[in-house]
Amino acid sequence: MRADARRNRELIVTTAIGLFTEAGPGVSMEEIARAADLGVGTLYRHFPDRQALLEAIALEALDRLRTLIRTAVAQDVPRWQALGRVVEHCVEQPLALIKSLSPATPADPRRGDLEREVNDLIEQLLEQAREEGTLRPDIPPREVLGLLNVAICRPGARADDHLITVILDGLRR
Amino acid sequence: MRADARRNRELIVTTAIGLFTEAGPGVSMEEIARAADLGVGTLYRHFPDRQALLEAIALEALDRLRTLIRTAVAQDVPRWQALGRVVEHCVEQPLALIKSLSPATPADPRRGDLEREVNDLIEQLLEQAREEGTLRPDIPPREVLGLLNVAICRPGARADDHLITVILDGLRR
Amino acid sequence: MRADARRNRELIVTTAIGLFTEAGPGVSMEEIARAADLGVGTLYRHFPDRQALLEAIALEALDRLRTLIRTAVAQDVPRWQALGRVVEHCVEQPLALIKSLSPATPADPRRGDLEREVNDLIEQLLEQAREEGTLRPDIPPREVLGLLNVAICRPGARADDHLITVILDGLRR
Amino acid sequence: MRADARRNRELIVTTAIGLFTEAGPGVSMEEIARAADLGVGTLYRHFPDRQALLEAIALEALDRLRTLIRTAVAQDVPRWQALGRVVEHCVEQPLALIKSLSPATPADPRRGDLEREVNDLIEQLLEQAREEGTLRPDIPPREVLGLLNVAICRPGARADDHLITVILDGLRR
DNA sequence: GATGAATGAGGGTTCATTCAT
DNA sequence: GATGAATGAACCCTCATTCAT
Repeated sequence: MRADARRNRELIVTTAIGLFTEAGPGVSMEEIARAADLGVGTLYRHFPDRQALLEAIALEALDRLRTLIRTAVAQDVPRWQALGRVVEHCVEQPLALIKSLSPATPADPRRGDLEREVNDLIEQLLEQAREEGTLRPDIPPREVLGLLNVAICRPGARADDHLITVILDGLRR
Repeated sequence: MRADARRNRELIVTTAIGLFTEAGPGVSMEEIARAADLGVGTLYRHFPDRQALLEAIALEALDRLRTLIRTAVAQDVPRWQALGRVVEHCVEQPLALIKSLSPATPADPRRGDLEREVNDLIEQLLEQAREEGTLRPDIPPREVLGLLNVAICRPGARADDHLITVILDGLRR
Repeated sequence: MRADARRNRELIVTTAIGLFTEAGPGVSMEEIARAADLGVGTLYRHFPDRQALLEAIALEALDRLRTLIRTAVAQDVPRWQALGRVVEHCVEQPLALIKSLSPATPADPRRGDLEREVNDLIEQLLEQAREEGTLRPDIPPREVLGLLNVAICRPGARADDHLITVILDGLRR
Repeated sequence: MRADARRNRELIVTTAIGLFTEAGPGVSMEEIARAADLGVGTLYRHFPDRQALLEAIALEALDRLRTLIRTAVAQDVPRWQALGRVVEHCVEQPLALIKSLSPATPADPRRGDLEREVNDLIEQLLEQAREEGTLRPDIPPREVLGLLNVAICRPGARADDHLITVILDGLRR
């Protein structure tokens, strides 16, 4: 792939993430193209249709998420603190997009893989936190994930958000 | 306003709430009209544009919410329990619509009034709960409202939801 | 169906037939709408998509064709003469459209029926002509149909066309 | 012109003829380029626009046609038989393209020349056939050409086609 | 000279909204 | 007052054509 093409591809994804974050999922392809200072045709050369662009955004977000969790899991700190860091970093990412934009059934197989991997990493962390005795045991890991998701993937979420404080406190044994 | 006109108006709002709840915010005016067994023209006679219908839905939801909170506030039970009941009842209402559909700036002045009234009622309840010593004091009432909002106004929320449990636990002193 | 709607529906079909006849199958929906002095939306209210309009045109053409053949078949004249009349009348119809526009597989079941009926009528006429001894017997009826089709359904066909004379002469015993 | 450039030019024309024959006139420039294993840019270097490519295809077809007729005319056989051979060979060529693709007004002057030359050759042959007494005299040569064109330039034409038999029989005195 | 990325006008289609019946 | 037909701006997408690499 040519250098300028790669640059444009990334420019499109970045621009699209920005617009979706600002203006919601109703943003048109035309607007994305204009914001990236490109023609619509260029968008469609990189992503055969709107769905494909959303898919790419989801992949990008999941990839960032994975890196983030891996780092946290690998740190030599109490698990509860590691969990806190994951959450903190998450809200700085445009993860809201994963939920709001991506379709239920991943067309790209890589997405399924990434989702599974991210889930596994998180569940591993949660399991460790439970063994450590800091996470309340009466809520299944899969649900904890959902809770954090809600806290994080919501317009206007910020790391010092009270909702996040409250949820973390509520999750503590 | 004639009796049948009022009936049609209510039919439209109810039908629209149903459709939006089932099928998300993308439902078209035509679909709403068809589901209510009316012509689009009739719909537009009652609501000059789509915005106005959404506004009406928000008003309806806020009105139900007000009734609900008033009842809870008036009951002779510990404040924490009253708060729990408000939350429980809320999730049984299609309140998700208030957030997802209504625009930031209320066009109808009655909506501003209702929102203020609902807020006041809730804050009053929260204040009492704090005095009672059951609500943690480090989070301002306005924010508590926001938290509950998130917990409640989210696709798939149910009264026995873990997120709600966790948030309520997290809010407890 | 309201009177004005029916009128518009017919106007659209007529206009479309005219444009397709003049300018070939590349005519856009926009152009058809403009030529009929209507908005595109109106086209799409009457015909859910381009295919449906083409289908309707094919139906219209087949219907005219059927009437025409029935009349000829019923006349008390030698079969060869009846056949000549069918051909003459055909070229005055926009039948070229049936071939050039309609898709291979008829979506509307009525179209299949009409096609079968028209074919049966023609084959009946051909059979009679053969018994009469005027039609050469070495070409199967189905093919005769094809031949006439080619002669008729071709841009610029006219009743006094030499191609038609030649084909009819060539078909004569 | 360099040898490889000439080769590419011919490759493009051949590929395009193949694709148009298989898939109709809707084939895109991109598809043609890909099928020829070239970039679109290369295609456009040889043909400034789509029209020019079609023109080149027409020229190619006319050229093949000329050779073919010349051979037939030069043969020492009855003129009627020579005519039959021309027709037979024609249907083995992708001549359908000449009609369906090429515009009414030839942009390239060479095309006008070729067309005139081909016409002259055919008319000469027809004139001889008429003198020989095998061709019916009541149809002007120019029209005979048209008739044969229709018979030949039609999707699915084959040498042993009944339409061709019928037309030849119809043309015989 | 070859390549394929970028461009943008144009095509099919939808849907909020207006207006004749 | 109810109805649903008409309207046209806006959306997604394609493809002939241009131009940077």
